[in-house]
Amino acid sequence: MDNKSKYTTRQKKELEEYMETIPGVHVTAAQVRDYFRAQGKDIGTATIYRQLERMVSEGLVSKYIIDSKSSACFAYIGESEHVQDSVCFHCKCEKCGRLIHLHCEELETIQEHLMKTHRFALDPLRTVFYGICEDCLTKEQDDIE
Amino acid sequence: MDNKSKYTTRQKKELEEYMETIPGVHVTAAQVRDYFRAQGKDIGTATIYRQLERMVSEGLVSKYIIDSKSSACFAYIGESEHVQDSVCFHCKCEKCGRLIHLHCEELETIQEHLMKTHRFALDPLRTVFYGICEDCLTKEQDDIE
DNA sequence: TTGCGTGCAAAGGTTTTGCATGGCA
DNA sequence: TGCCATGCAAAACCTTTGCACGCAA
Repeated sequence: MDNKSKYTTRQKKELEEYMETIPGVHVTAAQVRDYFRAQGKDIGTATIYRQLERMVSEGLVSKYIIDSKSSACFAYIGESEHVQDSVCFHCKCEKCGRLIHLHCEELETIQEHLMKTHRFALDPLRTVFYGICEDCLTKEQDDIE
Repeated sequence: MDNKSKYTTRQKKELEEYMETIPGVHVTAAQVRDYFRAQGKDIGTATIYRQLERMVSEGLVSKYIIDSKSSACFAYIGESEHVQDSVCFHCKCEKCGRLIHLHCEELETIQEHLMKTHRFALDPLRTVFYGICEDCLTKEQDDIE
């Protein structure tokens, strides 16, 4: 897909509006399709994939791949984060699935480091840090104790 | 699969021996299959998946899922490398799809920072940095000029 | 001999693609 | 009207699974 949206179609509008209502929530393409199906507003699977992928490339949505058995997840992250001086990094908890947004200057130095030392232009909108969040770390400790 | 290996078969032995010879190198199941095929020592695809998955569960091998378009990668990490001092980070080029491995101390400080400041336990095995690699950056510049 | 591991082929599932049609500008 | 977006169905893939057979112990 060419990643440029020239026309405003019913499907594009409804998909964007839906994603905006659930910021930070991760959904699969199938879940999105079923959501609209339940409302009697069917949107073709191919269109859902194409539109979500477009939103990913525009930085409105993040894409997560948890494992090869399950399907990819998408989550709305919003336009406020397009601003250059406030890059947003995303952390995804592997335990509870929570999506954490970080505005952190120190993390921005990673970008510089990767660029200067490794000649790699990091794309923060696409990059997701996987790991375990604070709450789940605490729970793990409780389990051990 | 039950993840317990009771018998030592030709396939299991050859697979383990091969993976041990390429520590840190990422290979797909298909690449492994082709490697053995080229040697005239065919191993069935199912067996390769089953054995690799067993090694993953035993901690001998790591599994990486880069994106939903390409297949999963496996890399031998061995028993000695559970040690912290040789963490491997991954960069994936969004243009050419190349996967770059980085052993970088400065990147390891990210882990510490995320842990100390944000209480997030980064999992370097799962995290992939997306962006544009050196070669593709150069090509982009050429295109503009 | 026992029963685990293998290989084949088929299934299962997600995501992509070709092409005719529909709909926005 | 011109052309992009959609939807359908098929294709393309990767990975898993069922089952009979082979082989290690």
